[in-house]
Amino acid sequence: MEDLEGLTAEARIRRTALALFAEHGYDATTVRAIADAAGVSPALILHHFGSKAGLRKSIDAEVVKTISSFVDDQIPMSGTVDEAFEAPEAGFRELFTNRPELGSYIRRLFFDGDEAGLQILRHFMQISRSLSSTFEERGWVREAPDPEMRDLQLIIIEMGPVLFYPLLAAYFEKPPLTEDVHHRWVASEFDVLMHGLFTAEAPRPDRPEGDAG
Amino acid sequence: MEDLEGLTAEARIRRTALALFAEHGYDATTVRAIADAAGVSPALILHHFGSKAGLRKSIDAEVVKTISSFVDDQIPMSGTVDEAFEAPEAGFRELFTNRPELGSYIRRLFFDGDEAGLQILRHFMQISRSLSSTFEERGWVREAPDPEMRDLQLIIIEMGPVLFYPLLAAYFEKPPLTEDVHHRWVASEFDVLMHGLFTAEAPRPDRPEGDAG
DNA sequence: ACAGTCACTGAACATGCGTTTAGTATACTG
DNA sequence: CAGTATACTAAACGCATGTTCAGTGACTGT
Repeated sequence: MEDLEGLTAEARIRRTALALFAEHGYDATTVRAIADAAGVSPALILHHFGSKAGLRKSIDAEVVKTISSFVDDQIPMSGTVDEAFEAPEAGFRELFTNRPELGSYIRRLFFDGDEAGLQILRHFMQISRSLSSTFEERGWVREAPDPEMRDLQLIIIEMGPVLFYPLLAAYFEKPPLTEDVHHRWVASEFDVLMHGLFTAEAPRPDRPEGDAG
Repeated sequence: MEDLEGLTAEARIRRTALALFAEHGYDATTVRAIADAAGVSPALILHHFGSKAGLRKSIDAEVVKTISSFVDDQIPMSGTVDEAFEAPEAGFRELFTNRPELGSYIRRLFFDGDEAGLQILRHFMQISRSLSSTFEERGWVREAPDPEMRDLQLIIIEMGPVLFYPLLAAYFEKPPLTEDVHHRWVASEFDVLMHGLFTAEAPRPDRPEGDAG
């Protein structure tokens, strides 16, 4: 699988399980498969983690911690334009390119909405809120009628290539984090964020504050 | 489960399996569970569909057909503003409110990117392309530098409450297709689509056509 | 009336699952 | 040096799974 030498058995189990859960999902990954790939016996996994569910819980926590501290390090919350826009974007792509298991794992956490996924989303929302208000103060972004919703939708679009990785890979016939596809993604996103979608001529009756159908 | 009287056994199996696959996923749904809920023996399911995989294939096809023809009926492709913007939106919400299994099923298809999900996405893209170019001709929307990407991202955002149903339900502590949450979603979306995110003061160096980091 | 198809079932089969148990070797602790 | 905790394994247990098999009853065309 990769460089598993020189690690303790527990670390090897952890690393292997993360990769297999990410690739095939929790249900489809058997304790025996993890044990084989990690070069240990199935019983050792239960010795260290109590149960398969315990292993998952432990790895969920590890992923939440990893991704949260990465985001904290990555988003500078101050400074120049490059730091504000480009660095985090490039950092994200780099992280998920170097460690694709992390992307797949988070995709699954977001998908079924359980506790760990919710924690990550809340952390992202926190960061996003800070960024948004910083930029609003600088006059770089418009103030939102519903800042929470706007941030939420920005996060979802920004993470699109991660959250819809298999679908987009099938659609484009290449991984969506490939440089050219990802560049198209970001460019298109920013085109709309810069100029909007609709023209002034677009008749859009009382939508922004009226009631929905 | 619901009104299963008066249906043939095969139809009952189909309906029950769709609901259970949608709720728990394919792997976590056993043939015996479907049989129990449909009031038949496990063997009958295999008699009609050959295997569990055959049942899935059959239901995948049914869902693709259902959702595609619904979209075809729903999107008018002509006419007034209401028809163009509001009717499809309300129709979508109505469909997924009345038949939540459909939403969950599509969510899973999109998530793991297999054939059926890809077919639905392609159909959506086709419709979206038609709509976009119609509106561009009328001068209601700006021409896109990358129309395919823009349509793709619009679809993802538009379907957000369906595609991230469990996560958003946990985040908001109520289902995202609840009228008020869904209204906030749409209103926020259209706010950005109308006016963009960034102001003219935002320094955004050569992003739209330059190269990405 | 008879042969044949069709919808349908109960019981079993083989397999793979998470987990338990009993045990071994190694290393620390008094 | 005895004693105990720790890392680890082989083997088995009990159970749930998808699937098969042999058979039953009802309808259908001749």
